[in-house]
Amino acid sequence: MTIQEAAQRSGLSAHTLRYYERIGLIHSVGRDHNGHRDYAEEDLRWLEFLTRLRTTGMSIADMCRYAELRRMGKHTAGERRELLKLHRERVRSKIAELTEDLKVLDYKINRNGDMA
Amino acid sequence: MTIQEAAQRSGLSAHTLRYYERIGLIHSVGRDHNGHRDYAEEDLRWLEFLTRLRTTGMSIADMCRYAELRRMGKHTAGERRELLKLHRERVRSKIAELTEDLKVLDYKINRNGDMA
DNA sequence: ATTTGACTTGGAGTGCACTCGAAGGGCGAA
DNA sequence: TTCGCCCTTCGAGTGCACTCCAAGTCAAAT
Repeated sequence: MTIQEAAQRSGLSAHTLRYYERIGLIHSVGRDHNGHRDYAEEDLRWLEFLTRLRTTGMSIADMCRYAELRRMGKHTAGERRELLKLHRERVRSKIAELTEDLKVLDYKINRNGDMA
Repeated sequence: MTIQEAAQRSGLSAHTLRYYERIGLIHSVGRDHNGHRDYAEEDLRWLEFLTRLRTTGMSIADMCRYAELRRMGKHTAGERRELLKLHRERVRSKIAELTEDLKVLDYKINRNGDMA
């Protein structure tokens, strides 16, 4: 699949796809006969996972670390799981924080007097 | 209260406090006899609210818009409430998204085989 | 044969939200 | 009175995550 199709399906721009590859987030995307990127379904799944990490606030640097471990093979699975667990805690905290903020927002909205 | 105390209590740096004032997010902080900023309790409450908007992902530009409306007086209360309602929807969506992402993370973590 | 259009690379540019530096003023303690 | 420290303003610098540009290649369409 071409970079445009991959962009379409992943929701990332072609620019971003090339950028991710350049910094090592995506490894070894195949090339066709004239050197154009040729994305496989597996690349799409990886991209989808990366996107999930991004939307949950993981930094590009941490994602690179994760990608590097993944490239190193399955003996790093434990370490990767630990990273994910750590990240999960951050996501849980963020949800808790947002939920709290939502309450304050509700209060502000429902109060009719002068709003701060 | 001095800028350092305000920084301490708001959790923002003195640099950021000056920056927020410069771009109009904070209006008219009092000055003492030698021109130093002198924060009032009300400023602290406003800062706390601003921080809540930031942590929930509101852009500085949108916060400036809100601050501007606030300065214009209480006839803008309706408009401000509308902005807040809109923002509340964004926060709700973000919570929903994160909750979904959390499920995927849980799945990835609990699955023992090779992790993508 | 030429044009069109999508692709390649490397490097430069952008926008956001800070963050810091330089130059200078005021004031209390040694 | 000199030191040290915290403050002021203005403008420049930083880090992150893209985002875009220039120059060139290649293949299909006209």
